[in-house]
Amino acid sequence: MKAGSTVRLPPGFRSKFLDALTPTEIKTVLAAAREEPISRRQVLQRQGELAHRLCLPLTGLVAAYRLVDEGSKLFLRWGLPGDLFGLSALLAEPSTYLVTVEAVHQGALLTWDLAASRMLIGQFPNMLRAVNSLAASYMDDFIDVLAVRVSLTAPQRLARMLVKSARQIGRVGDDGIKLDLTNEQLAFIAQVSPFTASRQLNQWQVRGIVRKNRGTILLRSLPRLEEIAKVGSYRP
Amino acid sequence: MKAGSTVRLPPGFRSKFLDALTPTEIKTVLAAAREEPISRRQVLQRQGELAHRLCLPLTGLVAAYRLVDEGSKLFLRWGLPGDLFGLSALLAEPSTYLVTVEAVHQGALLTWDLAASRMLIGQFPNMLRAVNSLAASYMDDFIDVLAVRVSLTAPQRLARMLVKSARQIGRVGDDGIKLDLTNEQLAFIAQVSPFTASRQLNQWQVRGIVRKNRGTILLRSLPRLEEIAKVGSYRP
DNA sequence: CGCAAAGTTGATCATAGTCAAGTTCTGTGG
DNA sequence: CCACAGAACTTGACTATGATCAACTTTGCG
Repeated sequence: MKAGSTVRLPPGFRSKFLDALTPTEIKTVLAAAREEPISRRQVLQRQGELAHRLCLPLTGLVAAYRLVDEGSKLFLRWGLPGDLFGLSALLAEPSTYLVTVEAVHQGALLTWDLAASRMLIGQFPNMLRAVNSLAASYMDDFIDVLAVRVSLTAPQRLARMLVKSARQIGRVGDDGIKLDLTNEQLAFIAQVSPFTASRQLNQWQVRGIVRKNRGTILLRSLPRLEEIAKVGSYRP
Repeated sequence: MKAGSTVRLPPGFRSKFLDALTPTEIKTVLAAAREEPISRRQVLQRQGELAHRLCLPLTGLVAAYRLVDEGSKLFLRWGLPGDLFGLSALLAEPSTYLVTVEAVHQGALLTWDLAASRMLIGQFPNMLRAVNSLAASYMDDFIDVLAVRVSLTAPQRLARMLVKSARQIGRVGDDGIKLDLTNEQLAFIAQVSPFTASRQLNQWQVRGIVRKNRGTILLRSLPRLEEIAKVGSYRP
């Protein structure tokens, strides 16, 4: 697709970013965008790379993480459709991406290159305000990830990420909320070893709180998970 | 002191924030500031409180941390003279402080209330750019705190914080770099128990890397600490 | 001199990571 | 339709780390 072509927003699409703009602004902003497909595991921006574009996923799921000492990945947050990222591209001086963003599922993406995003940000003070507010909420999120990691036990982190992911990427079924996550992915986002994740999920399955299938987790009782995530350690 | 009175910047004062402004802008910005003293342990902003002012320490030392589950504090970064904080006050919608900031040493502070900071930010696009760039570097810092906490051992974190603090608050002496930190404070910023900090410092003292006095730590060999902070775990 | 803050030391313990050696699942090609 | 490769997951044994607690000593200040 090329800039200027009509961008069709997917049905049910909501974006905190676009919501902060007026209809006229939205029209201009969308007109300046370029749409492109994203495939699974595709890296959309790499931490440390020169920030060269602003991105807005339309469909699919991406993950933002930081690489630590060549190898291990540190999950920071999901990027859902409507979540603007690559904000570093909007800074005055050329700067680098703070985190790596990688597609977890395939989907589609709107992008604005440096010229376009600079132009828009200069033209619409509204957009600048929206972006600053977004940046603040991301910062809050990141600090929270740290707080969670430091102050919660492994089972609590798992429960918490299940609850959080349920809200973000859960599909409501008749017998609970279904998450398309492998043990390994859950372990990754909860900052736990895959073995710990496996053991804990089994225990919860025995207790009837979740049900497991290869690649998916069915949450049968959100309240009980929320309870575990909140207070004192889990009791075996 | 009241707004409009002449603000005297302390000798040797440097500020990334002010450096990004033109002399004329600096003049206007300083004229709109209010100066006030800060005493030890004074809380300058509280996480969750409605952001009502922007702050710039002139002298002294402050610490930014987050409170987790009523009680424990999670250190995020030092605030040195020249470090602007309370950026939440600049957001378009009323919003709350993301972190708590508390004075570690006494000193003095410039503040701008909501009206003043809104006025300045509207008047000087330059200031907005500077603030965004600051926000980005804070965000980077915070993510880094997380990465460090997750991927380094306790002795590595201690070594790292000693090195980092040396650069920020160290006083160069003839026999090394002196830090005014109690064991407890070091433990706090390195996210380690005071006992672990004590034990580790003793070990390093025996090895001649540091020397301890009540309330101060003398770093005798920065390179060796940097080495410890970097690669594999410590060897006893 | 006395008292509180700062620091020490040893014993103990819970957490959760690591590793090895499995089992189960699922999609693919013969 | 079945076999099979490889991914996903399990399970148990082991272990390092570092927190916690209690009891103690040292330091510096008024």
